[in-house]
Amino acid sequence: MLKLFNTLTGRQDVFEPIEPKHVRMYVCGVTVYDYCHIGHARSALVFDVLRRYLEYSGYAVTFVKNFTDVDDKIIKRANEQGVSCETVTQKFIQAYYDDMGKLGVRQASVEPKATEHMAETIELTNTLLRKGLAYQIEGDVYFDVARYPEYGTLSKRKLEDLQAGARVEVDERKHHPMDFALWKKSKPGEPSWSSPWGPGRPGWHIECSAMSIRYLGETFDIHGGGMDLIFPHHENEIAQSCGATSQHFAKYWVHNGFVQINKEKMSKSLGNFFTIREIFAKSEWSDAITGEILRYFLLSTHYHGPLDFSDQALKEAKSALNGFYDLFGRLAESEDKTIADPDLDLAIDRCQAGFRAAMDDDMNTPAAIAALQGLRNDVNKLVGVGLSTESRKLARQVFRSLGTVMGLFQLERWDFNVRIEPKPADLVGTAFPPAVTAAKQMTPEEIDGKVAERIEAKKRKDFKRADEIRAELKSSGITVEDKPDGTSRWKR
RNA sequence: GGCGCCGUACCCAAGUGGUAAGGGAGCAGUCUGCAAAACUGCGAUGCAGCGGUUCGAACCCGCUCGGCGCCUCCA
Repeated sequence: MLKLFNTLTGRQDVFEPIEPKHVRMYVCGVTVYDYCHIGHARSALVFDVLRRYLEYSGYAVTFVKNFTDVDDKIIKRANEQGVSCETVTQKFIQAYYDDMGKLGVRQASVEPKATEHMAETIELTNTLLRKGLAYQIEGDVYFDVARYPEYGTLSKRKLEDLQAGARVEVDERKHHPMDFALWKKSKPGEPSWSSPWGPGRPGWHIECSAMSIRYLGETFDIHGGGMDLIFPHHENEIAQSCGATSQHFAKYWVHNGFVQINKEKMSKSLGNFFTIREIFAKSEWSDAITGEILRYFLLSTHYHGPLDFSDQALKEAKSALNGFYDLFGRLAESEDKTIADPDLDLAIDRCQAGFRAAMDDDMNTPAAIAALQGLRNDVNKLVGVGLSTESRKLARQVFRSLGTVMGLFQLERWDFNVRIEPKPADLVGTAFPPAVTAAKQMTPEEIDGKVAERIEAKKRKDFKRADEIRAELKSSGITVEDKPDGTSRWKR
């Protein structure tokens, strides 16, 4: 029984979808005017995992995630670079897919763009005008917050409080300082669509109402996004949507916490952000491994709390994953002992129960990871006692299937995918300080040759030569492990 | 001024009334030609501080200290 912290009610609520076995969820995507940073990665990943867990739990999930592709910042960026808004948005939508793809974030069922839903946006605005919840001034249309008594329910704010703290210059024409634009008259050179109020473009909040209603209906299950969207974005979405439809909007509101640098929010203005592509470029590991490290790191803290990004945190995630992949390597070897096979079933049951309980508890990924660590420990012990080849495959399969929910443990081999090509000099030694310079990296074939040579040396009892080879490999970042049967395995 | 979050071992991090998960790092041991991995053991008499409620509190209440976020575009 899944429980989710619901911002709307301020507590954990038992999740019950409106339609049995079908979940409809909407998540606010990104405004495509720049590259995504780790904070965007966290948000995308949190809802990717929620979606995966709902599917794992047997629900069909209709997942809608939008692109905001008309916005002041996009216009500004386009003007700075002397290109069209489409050029900007296309570039960063592609970059989004590249980056999120490397992170293993699955695409949503529908990924609508604001610019492709003008008809719905205009219709919704019209409805709000007709119902007297909005007013028109010189080609602009504003939502009239004073006419919507429930305003502030989500963010637990009162209009009076907001007024007292308002720091922005207030447009004198507005009825109330908190009234927000549904439709903005376009200035010359700006993107523009014809409307009953003249040429213009939608306000920021209305697109999400229009697109969520379009694809999920007037009432749906889950609406998600970063904490910073609670006010004003989501508050305004509720006002517009409920105002227009007179129906409930989203039932559960889920918000993820921020990624921080040294306890401060990662943000453009502070200049303390890392883009996703920057992390991948600086990593000494292959994209597949780097992606898994980032996922492990981002999921090692509960989604609701803050998460501090650092080199050390990434290293710890890497070390923790090494333990799993070391075990997977042992499991890949054949054996016909069956002594511990019955115990394996017990260990698997325990892990699955723990995993499910953790995820049901407001998607507690750190506790879910702890359950997987528990199974790692159990299986390591059982392998020592003796597991059949079939049981070894089963154990690996359990890690793979539970790992699917979090996007972990899907790689065949952890160590064969190390990046060989050299990195640009200015990228070395930052996010992932390389243990070995690119020049000293060896190919798997070269390593296999060295390992074979060392085994020959060992057979001759030439331990001096064997140790030399081991040291040589070590300097290239290769660790050789001798097995009891005289053969060896290696890893990076 | 209003609203809200956080403070758990060297580091990261679960736990929100029943006597401190897990990971990383470290130390010791078993195993090993040596290593690595794995396993075993050690490690917070205490959960920012001070009071209070309770048979019992990291968890509830109050106050204090410290850090942060939102109220303006922001995942």
